[in-house]
Amino acid sequence: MKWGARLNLVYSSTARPVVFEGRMLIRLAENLSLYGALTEEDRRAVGALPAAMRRFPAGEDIVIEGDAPAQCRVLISGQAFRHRTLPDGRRQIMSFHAQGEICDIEGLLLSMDHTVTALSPCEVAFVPHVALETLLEAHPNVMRALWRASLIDGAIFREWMLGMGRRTAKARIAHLFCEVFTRMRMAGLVEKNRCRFPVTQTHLSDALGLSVVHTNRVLQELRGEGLIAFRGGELAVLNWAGLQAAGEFDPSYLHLGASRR
Amino acid sequence: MKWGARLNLVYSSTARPVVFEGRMLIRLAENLSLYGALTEEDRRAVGALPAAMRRFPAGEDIVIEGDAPAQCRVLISGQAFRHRTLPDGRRQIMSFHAQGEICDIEGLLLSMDHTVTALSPCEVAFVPHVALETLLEAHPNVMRALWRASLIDGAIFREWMLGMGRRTAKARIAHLFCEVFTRMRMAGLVEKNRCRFPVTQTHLSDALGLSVVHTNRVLQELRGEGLIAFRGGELAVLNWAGLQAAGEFDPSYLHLGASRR
DNA sequence: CGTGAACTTGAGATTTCTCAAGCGGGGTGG
DNA sequence: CCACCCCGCTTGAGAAATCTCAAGTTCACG
Repeated sequence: MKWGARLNLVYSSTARPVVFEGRMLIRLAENLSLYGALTEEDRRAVGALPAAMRRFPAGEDIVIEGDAPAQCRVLISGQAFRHRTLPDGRRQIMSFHAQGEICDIEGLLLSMDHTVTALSPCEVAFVPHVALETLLEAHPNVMRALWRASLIDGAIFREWMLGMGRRTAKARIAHLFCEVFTRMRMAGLVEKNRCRFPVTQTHLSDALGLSVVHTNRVLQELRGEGLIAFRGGELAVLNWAGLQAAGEFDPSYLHLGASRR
Repeated sequence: MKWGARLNLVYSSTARPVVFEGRMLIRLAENLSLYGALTEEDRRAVGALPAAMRRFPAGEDIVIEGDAPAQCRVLISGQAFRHRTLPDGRRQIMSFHAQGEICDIEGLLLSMDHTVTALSPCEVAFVPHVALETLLEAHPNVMRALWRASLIDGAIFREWMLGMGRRTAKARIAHLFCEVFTRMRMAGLVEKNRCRFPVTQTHLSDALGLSVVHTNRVLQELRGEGLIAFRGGELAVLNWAGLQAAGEFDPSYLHLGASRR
């Protein structure tokens, strides 16, 4: 009740947070385990963090540029993306996120310099910063995992920079599909050769720095070459080797292996 | 002697590390203070980290993609840049760094996915990871400052992404100059309206995702409009308001204000 | 059955690139 | 001390990638 009431006040008059017993945050603990070794006790503590839940329909903003949030938002289900949109409408999408990820961890130490928006309907757990702070002090492994996750985010940004600066439209699109597919697989969200990726071609073009028209034509090429199928918010990889080659994709920048220490 | 000998072995047969008494690392402590509140004791501990020093001539690599370093490299003097270069020569520069910064902090938790190269002759202090790790455990403020610095790095990458995806060549160049100038001023490296920025036009184009030819022409425009002078490795801002407007530069993404907590 | 969002297609306009060549200054070997 | 050379800068001109504008199509949904 305590956190729920607080969130209700702080966040929005329309928010109807529901306190629940931390079951959901197991997802966060599992996700963090991918980034650094956690003890059973670390995971238990993460799972037991106080949290209030809120649903966001697709297209709704979860955090807005300029906010100085007092909670971390953990994606329990659904997908979201970060972006910055300039006054005249130009938009750059910076990253895509799936369940288990904290979509505004920067907000713990910085004010938000970008907006996070729901791509599909999302369940989001709000974890008060104070509670997280307390946990981090007692559980340095968790802090280290979060830091490492931030560093990997940075590595992904660098890879996107390389793409936008030095790769053709076709390679960029193929590369993005490879990345999304790989990360979704890591998160256990790939079935057979397909995964949910509910973006429009406009989203794609804004993520890649292209116009919609050009994105559309290149997409047709990729389909025509039998590399992918992409319809109805679902991505199917029909020829992984070919797609990887087209995108010059080398997953090492994702640092999927175990933590260095 | 201990660290010196170790570094000598680990690093390179041509390295001639010299142990010195931590005076230099004051620079690091000062730099970290920009990212998070440190106590006098925190700063003292950072300044007292064991370190071996090595000089790198301009153009020499300081850490190489694929390395799994056992030390952090702190830039004591000089400037460096991170980049990734593809087999066929395409290169993307990811960031520029000045004195006081750790140029391979990722290396503490990840293997290097990019190379760091000296832009001008550099003095680099090598701090063993084990020593830093020990310090971080005892000084959570320092860990928090480093984490926050990583997050700000990420914010800068996002801003570059926005530029490469959605800004014209002219705005991109102007924006980069604004950013460099602002960060150099924060580091106390601006005199009057000028600062050292020893990059060639090739460096600029690789940082911005442009061809050298086009970079050259746009640079002439900026000069022609009286916004900047850029020669001999030195950048002079002649019309800050104009440059800022041309680059759509808003420094909030640099998070120069105090830490949120 | 009407509507709007997302997707497609066509075609001309721009930005930016590539290739090619000339210039200029600093550094090096003779 | 001079000549030469290399790197970085500059310029010209045609080529390519990508963009913008404009309109038509499809499909899910009310």
